[in-house]
Amino acid sequence: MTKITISEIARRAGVSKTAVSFAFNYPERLSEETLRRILAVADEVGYAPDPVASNLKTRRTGCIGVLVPQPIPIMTRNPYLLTFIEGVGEVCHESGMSLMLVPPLKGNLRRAIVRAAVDGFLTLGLETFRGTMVVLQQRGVPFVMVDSDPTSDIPCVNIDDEAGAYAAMSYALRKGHRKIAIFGIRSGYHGDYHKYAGTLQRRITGYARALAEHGLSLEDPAIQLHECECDAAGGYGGFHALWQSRQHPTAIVAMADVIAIGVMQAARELGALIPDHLSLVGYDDIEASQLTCPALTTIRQPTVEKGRVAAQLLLQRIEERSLAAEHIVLPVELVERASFKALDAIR
Amino acid sequence: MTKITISEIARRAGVSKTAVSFAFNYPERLSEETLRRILAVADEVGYAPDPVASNLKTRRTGCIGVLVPQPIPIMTRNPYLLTFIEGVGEVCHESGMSLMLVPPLKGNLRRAIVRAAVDGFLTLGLETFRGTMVVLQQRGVPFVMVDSDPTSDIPCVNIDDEAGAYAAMSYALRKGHRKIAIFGIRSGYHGDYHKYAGTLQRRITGYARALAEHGLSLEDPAIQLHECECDAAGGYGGFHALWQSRQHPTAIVAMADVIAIGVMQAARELGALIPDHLSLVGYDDIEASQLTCPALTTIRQPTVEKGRVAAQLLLQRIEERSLAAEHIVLPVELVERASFKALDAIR
DNA sequence: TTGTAAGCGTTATCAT
DNA sequence: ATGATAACGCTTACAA
Repeated sequence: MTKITISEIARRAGVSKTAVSFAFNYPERLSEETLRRILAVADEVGYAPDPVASNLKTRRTGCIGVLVPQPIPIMTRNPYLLTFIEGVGEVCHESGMSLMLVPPLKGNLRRAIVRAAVDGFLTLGLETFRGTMVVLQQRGVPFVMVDSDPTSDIPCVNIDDEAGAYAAMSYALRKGHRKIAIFGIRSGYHGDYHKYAGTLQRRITGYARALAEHGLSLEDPAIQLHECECDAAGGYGGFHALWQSRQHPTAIVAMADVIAIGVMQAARELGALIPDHLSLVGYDDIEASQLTCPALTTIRQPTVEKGRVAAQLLLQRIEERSLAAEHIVLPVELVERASFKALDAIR
Repeated sequence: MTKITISEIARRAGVSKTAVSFAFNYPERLSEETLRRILAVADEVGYAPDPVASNLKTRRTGCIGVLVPQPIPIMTRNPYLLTFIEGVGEVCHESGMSLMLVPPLKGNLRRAIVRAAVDGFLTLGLETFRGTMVVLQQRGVPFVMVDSDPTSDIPCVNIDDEAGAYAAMSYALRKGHRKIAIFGIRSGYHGDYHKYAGTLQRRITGYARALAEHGLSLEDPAIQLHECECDAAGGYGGFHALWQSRQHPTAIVAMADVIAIGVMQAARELGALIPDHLSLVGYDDIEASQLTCPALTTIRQPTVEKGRVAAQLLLQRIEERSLAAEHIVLPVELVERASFKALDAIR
């Protein structure tokens, strides 16, 4: 059974290809009689225009790509991303677009970019100095960066990472803690934070600023930075490693709630009571953070809004309604819950 | 600036279009010298083959579509789906495919199906008697159904819904509960469970079977069925409504963990202590269910595996390695945690 | 209101 | 090893 095409429908209905095309795209241009006949034939044989051919001709796919830096099965382990996609999805829903997840193809993001049939990209945590930026420019479709370093010509949506990190660390210090472990997101630089860029860099800067205000620094032996995979297993493994060492911090500042949740699970197993033996503050405020015991103190970021804003910006570019390279920074906020206690409330 | 095409590269490199195409698709067929020159020119001007044109010619998109029955921003409110996608993502990752979320287009799933440029679909919770099935058949790409009623010619992946529901209800009854509320997933039939199909129907059957073994039925006034939206807000709102009425059940059997989590939040607000005043059992075993206080007793389904199996089946069909309409049923298992207590342990 | 015909940018067949 | 040329299935000026 060979594929039925527009020509076949035209032949059977005794009209031209144009008429058949009109029947699907501009039905009002056809006489009722003709329209009805064409649709009847199409319906009978189950014809619908081939979307790929249509995409080629119209130069539109009706799909936006979300460029995720990691394979899908890894990315899905951080619910933060699902929430981001919720925001993107709102805009897709309103504008009738669909959404494609574009992970690296055989470890290669570039191949994925050139092969993805989309009208534009949203990039997540892309490091701007990498070649990926260039590939995206060459690819010729608009894109909006999220969680990156803003550049002059590309729209960019961020949260105030530095302020959030400052708020978390400053809170820990004000509560009297001086032995603090930072559970960071794996960077690829093995803890060499001087090489950080983008989100990680801004957060480290925020931590450092808060520490400096208390006469401390990231180099201080009482302040430890542990990088871990950005999922619960990462925090879980990281805490196991930490607790085996001699150095027990009194507080942990995590760069992601999923990591903090992994820490909680490990802490429970190892008999470290939160918040009595150990205080914990996360970052993101994912839904699950309200559910943990104790509920997780964290830095809330407006994740849905971030997705919505980024998608709107992208859509404007796709529809050429705007070419402005806006740089948007969304606010964050400390949410006090039960996982963090003042040091002197314990001693 | 006009778009650069393969012809332009061919002209600049002084070769034919064929050679340029080979440079990207079969580099080994070209002499080193020619290959190098073509790639150099392409690199210089930032050319890469247009994916849509390539898709049209090869009749392949390298993308599989996940047909979600609801708009993306609604679907994302159930983490179960993210976990399912994790499984699908594993297969995508191995096979170099990407993944497209295909929600209804302007409320219309049919339009979404005919417009999506994908090599195949995974359908989620599709009701087989609906026209959607026919549209999918006509669309001409393979598809695999998940959480539906198996039909003779289409591969289908399910969990043992009936056994899971039976296990949950039977557990509640064995624990001595007789006033039980079922928090079901919104069906579109306003609680008229005789009209249920697919997953919902099988679950209701399981509940009914357990009830029957204890001389009860779904018609019994002590057994109430409440349908709610399948997210935390649904369970939250549903419990508020329930608790206002005179009829306070001693146990709640929920069809989804997200619903159960919403119930927990509402119960806390209304002073109904779980499990002392009220026992609760969910369905799915999402990650968050280990985190709640108390941890949620639930029916675990192998969600990641479900995604993986379904995607593998689809891939086999896409690559024409198999045409078998396999019907796979994955097992479920009761996970006892802290949210459920025997009635006499309380009284 | 409908038809003719020229692309869209590739890949694939068949030559040379 | 490379080139000419015909598809792939559709949309869209322009013409009638």
